Amino acid sequence: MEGRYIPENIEGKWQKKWEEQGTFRQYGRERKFYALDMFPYPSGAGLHVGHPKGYIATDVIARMKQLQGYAVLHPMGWDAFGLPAEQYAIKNKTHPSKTTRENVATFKGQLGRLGFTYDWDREINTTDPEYYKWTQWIFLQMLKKGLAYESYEPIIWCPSCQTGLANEDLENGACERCGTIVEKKPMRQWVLRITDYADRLLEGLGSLDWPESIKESQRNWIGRSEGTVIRFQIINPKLQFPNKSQNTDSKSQTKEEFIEVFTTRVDTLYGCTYVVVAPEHPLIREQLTDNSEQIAEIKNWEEVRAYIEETKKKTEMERTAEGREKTGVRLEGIMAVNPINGEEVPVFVADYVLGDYGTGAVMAVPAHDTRDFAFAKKYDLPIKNVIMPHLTDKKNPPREGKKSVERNTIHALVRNPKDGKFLCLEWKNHPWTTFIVGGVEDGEDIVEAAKREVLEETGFSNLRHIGTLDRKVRSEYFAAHKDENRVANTTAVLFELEDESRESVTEEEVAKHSVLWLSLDEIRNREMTCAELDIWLGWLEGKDDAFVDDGALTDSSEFSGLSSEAAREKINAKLEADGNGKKVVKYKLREWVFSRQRYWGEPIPVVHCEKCGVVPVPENELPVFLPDVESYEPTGTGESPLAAIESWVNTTCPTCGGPAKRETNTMPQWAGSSWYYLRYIDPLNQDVLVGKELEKEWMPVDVYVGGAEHATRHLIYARFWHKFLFDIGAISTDEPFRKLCNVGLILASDGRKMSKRWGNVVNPDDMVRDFGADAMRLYEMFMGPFNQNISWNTDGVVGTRRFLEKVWKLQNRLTTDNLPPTTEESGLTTDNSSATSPCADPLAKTSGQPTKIDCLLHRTIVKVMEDIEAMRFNTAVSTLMILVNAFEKEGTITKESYGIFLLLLSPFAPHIAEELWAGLGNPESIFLSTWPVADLALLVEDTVKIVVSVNGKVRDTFEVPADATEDDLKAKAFASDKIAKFLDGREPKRVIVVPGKLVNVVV
RNA sequence: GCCGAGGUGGCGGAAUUGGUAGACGCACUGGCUUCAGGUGCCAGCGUUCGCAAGGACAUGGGGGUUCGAGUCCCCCCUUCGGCACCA
Repeated sequence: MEGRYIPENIEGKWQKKWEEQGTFRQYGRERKFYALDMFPYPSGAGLHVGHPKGYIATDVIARMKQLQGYAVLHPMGWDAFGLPAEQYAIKNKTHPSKTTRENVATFKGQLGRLGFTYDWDREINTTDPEYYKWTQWIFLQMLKKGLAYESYEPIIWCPSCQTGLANEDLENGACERCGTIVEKKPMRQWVLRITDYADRLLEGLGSLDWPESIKESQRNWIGRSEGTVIRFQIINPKLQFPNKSQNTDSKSQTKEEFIEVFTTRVDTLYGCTYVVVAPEHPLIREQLTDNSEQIAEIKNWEEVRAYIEETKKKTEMERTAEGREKTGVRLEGIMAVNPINGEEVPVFVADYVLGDYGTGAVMAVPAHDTRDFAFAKKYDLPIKNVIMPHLTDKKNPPREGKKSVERNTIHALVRNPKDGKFLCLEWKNHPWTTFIVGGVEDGEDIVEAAKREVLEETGFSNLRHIGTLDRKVRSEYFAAHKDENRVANTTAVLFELEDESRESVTEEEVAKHSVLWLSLDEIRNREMTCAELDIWLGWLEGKDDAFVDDGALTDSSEFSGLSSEAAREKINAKLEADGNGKKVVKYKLREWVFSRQRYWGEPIPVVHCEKCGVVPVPENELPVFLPDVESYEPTGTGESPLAAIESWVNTTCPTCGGPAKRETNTMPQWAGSSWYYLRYIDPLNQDVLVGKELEKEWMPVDVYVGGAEHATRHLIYARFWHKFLFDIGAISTDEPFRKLCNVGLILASDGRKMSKRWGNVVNPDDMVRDFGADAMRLYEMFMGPFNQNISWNTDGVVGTRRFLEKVWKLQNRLTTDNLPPTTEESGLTTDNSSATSPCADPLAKTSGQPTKIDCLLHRTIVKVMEDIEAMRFNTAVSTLMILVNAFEKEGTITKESYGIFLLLLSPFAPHIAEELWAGLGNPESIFLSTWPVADLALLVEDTVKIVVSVNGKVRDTFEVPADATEDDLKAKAFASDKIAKFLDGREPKRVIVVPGKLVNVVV
C-alpha cells in the first residue's frame, strides 16, 4: 500500500525535519542524560565505516533516553589542532585553518547522512579562538597555582616531528606519531605538575564504571609503589675529612655525604652487597662539573667519565632494550655503609638504574632481584641470600591447635653415580616417600649433619660432598610421627656415593622406613613427601635465579624468621628511628611536558619580560590569537615557527609596561580535548568556561564512548584537568566520565586496519547510497559485541537491509481489530498442550485476550531496553529480528503491536521507524512519543518446556503449566515411551527434578 | 616477565543462578519467482555413521567437582591489549 522501501526517499526528509523542528533539543525536561563521543580529528581522508560505530551507539542510547523522557545532551565537535593539518600546510602552502574548515565540512556531511541527533548549535572546534581562549584560561589558573612551571630538564625530543614530547607520547621508546627513535634534549619547556594528582587519579578510578582494562592501564601508568628511602653514608677519604674552611663554594658545602636509595623491598636490606647509582645521579653529575680536586675522589674517574659519556650517546631505546646485557663501572675509592648493619659495600654506576625514577640510586640485592642478580653474576659480586622461600606442605598442612616447633634441617640428596638414582626412604607407618631428612644441631656443620643422617638412617657411609644449596627453604607441615607442627628451615645437600659400602642400621630405623632408589623421572612422577621438591629439582637442573618473591627472613640479625611483610614494617621502624630512612610513595607517572615547538596549537599565554620574568597574559586579554605566519616549517632549533614573527613576539609587559617577548611554544594536541565536554554544556558563555548551574545539571557525562587507545593520554589528562577545575571551584564534579565504553575497531575484510595505504577503506557514503543509513546503522550495531574488533563484511549490510524490507512489508498486514489470523498455519496451532495460559492459547485471540505474540512483544521490550542499557546492541538487534520473524509467521499484526515494535526499532533505524510511524497516522515525531512499558503479566511464563534426560543426555521434552509439581513432572517423564526405551527395563537409581526445567533420570 | 580481556560451526557471533550448545545474521545447497547481473519467496545447513528412524562425537588441550559443565576448580596451550631494567 505504501510502495517499496526506498531509503533515499525518506532519510534526507526526516533528517531535515528533525533539524528544523528541533526534535532532539528537549532540554527543558527534568531528568538529564549526557551521551558523549570522543570527538574526532577532522583528517583529510574523511570518515570510513569504522568511525561512526561509536557515534551510532551513543545515538541509539540518546534516542532511547529521549523516548524514556530524558533531556538528552548529545553534541559533536572537532579536535582540530595538531600535526597532520600543519604538515599538509607546509606541503601545500595552505593555511591549516582552511584545511580544517574543509575537512570539518566533509565530516559533517558524512555524519549528517547517518541521521545523528547532534545539536549543531553546540558544535565545538578546538581551533576556534572563542574556544581556545578558555584552554588558555585554564593554563593561567594552573600557572597561578604553581601547577604549570618552566623547566630546563632534558626532555624527549622527536627529531622528525621537530618537537618535544611528553612521556605519554612514546610507544616503545619511539615517537608514537611517526615511529622515529626519540632523543633526550635539554631545553626550556613548560611542564604541568600532574604528579600532584597521581594519588587522586589513582583513587578516583575505584568509583568509575569503566572497563577494567582501561582502569588497569591507568593504574600501570601511574605506577604507584610504596617503599623506603634509605641513606647509605659514603666513605671516602675526602668526605670523611672535609676541608670545608678552604672551600667557600656553596655547592661543596651541600655536597651529599650519603646516597639515598629507593627500595620497595626493605626486607632484603641485609642482602645488599653493593649500591648502584644512575649515570644521571647528582653524585656523578657534580663530579663532571666540579674542579679537579673533587674529581680525585673517584680514583678511576676517567673510566667512569667514559662510561657516562657512552651512556649519553645511547638512545632511550638502546638503553632499555629488553635482554640487554648489564654494564657498569665501580666507583673506586668510595664505599657506602649499609645503615642496618654498618657493612661497607662498593658503589657502582650502571645505566640499568634510571636517573628519573625513585632517587636515581638503588641498593643492590642480587639474591632477590633479577637485575641485580644479572649484574652481580657478570661482575662476580657477592650474592647473599636473606629471604627463604616459604612453603606450606599441601599434603601434610599444619594443623590447628598443635604446638609448633621450628628447627633447622637438612635434606640429603644422595646420588648413585652408577645409575643416577637417588636415595629415598619409603616410610612404613605413613604414606610417605622422602629424601634423607634430619635436624641440624646447634653449631653443627651442615654437611656433617647430613652425612650423619644418611649413615644413621640408611647405613651408607662413604659419601662425597658435591654441593650445598646456599638458599635455605622454609616449609611448614604437620609431622604426624611426632604429632606436632614443624617449621623447617631446610638446606639441601648433594652427595654422590663413593661406593656402596654400608654399615648396619638400628632396629629402630629399620622399623621406620626402608631404602628406595629412584631416578629423577620416578621422583617427578611419584607423590614425594617434600614441599621443597620443585626447588631441589631446579637446583639439580642447574637453575640459577634470584628469588624475588616474599618469604621469610634469614641471616638478618634480629629480623630473622619474620615474614617479608612483617620485616618491612619492623625494619622501616628501625631505620626511621635512627634517622636512616623513611617510608615514601613513588610513581612512574612523570610530569606532563606541555610545550610543543610547533605552529598549529594554542599559544601558551605568557610573556617573558626582562625585568619581571615570566608574566601571565591578563585574563581579559585572552585569547592570545595564533597569528598567521609565512612559513609553518619548524625551525629545528627547538624554537616554534612563531618565534620568527617579530611583530607578534615583541610586546609589552603587562606588569611593568617594558619590552617583553611572547612565549612562542604552543600547547600539545591533548590540551583542547582535556575539557571540551564541559564547553558543550554552555558553548556561548562569554564570562566563564561553563556556567555553574548548567554544569551541575549535566555533569558528569553519563556515557562516554571512544577507543581504548586513549587510556593513558586523553583519559588521564582530562581527569587531571577536571580535578583541577573542581579544586578551583569552577565545576562541581570531581570526575568527568561516570561510565566509559570502548568501541571495538572495524577492520577491513582482510583483517587489517582500514587505511588508504592498503586500499581497503569502505566509505560510509557508499553504504548509505547502496543500502540506506538505517541498514548501515543496524549492521554496525549487529555485527558483534560492541567493544570487540571485527572485520567489515558488506554482505552483512545486505542482511540488515533485508530485515528492514520485512519491517516495511509488515505494514501491509496491519489489522485494527483482533480478528484471528487470516493465514491458516500460525505455528502455534500445533501446540496441543492443555495449558490455560493466554499466551499459549491460540483461541484467546478471538476473545481479544493477549496472545503468544503479545508475550513475545513484551519480552522484547524488556530485552531491548536492557541490552541497550548494557551496550549489548548486537543481541538487541537480534531480538528485534526474532520478533519480526514471529510477526511474519503470524500473518497479521495489530496496529498497536506494530507501533510498539517501531518504538523499539527507532533508536537503531530512526528514519524507517519515523516514516512507518507517520504511516500509522501519528501526527508527531516518534521520538516525541514515549518508550513502551512492558506489561508484567505478559512476562510471566505460563507454560514451560520440560527436558527429560537419562544420565544427563536429553531424550525427550514436553510442555507443562509453569506451576506443575515435581510429582507431575516425574509422572509425565516416566510416561514417555522414549524414556522407557532408554531405561530399557533398568531401575532408576535416582531422579532429579528441577521444577520448571527438567527431569534427569540416573540409571 | 607482570597485569588485563579472549579462544564456541565455513564466517560474525548467541546461550539468567551449572540445566535441550549453536539463537540471530552471513555464506553455502536445493527448489520457486523474477528482466539473471550483491536487497524476492520456501526449505536445508556443527562433525560423523545411517536410505531412514535413530545413534555417536562436539564449545583451545588435559585433568577434576557434579545427576548434569561452554559455564565452577586445577594444570597447560594460544590470540589480542596495556606496562616493562620503575628497584
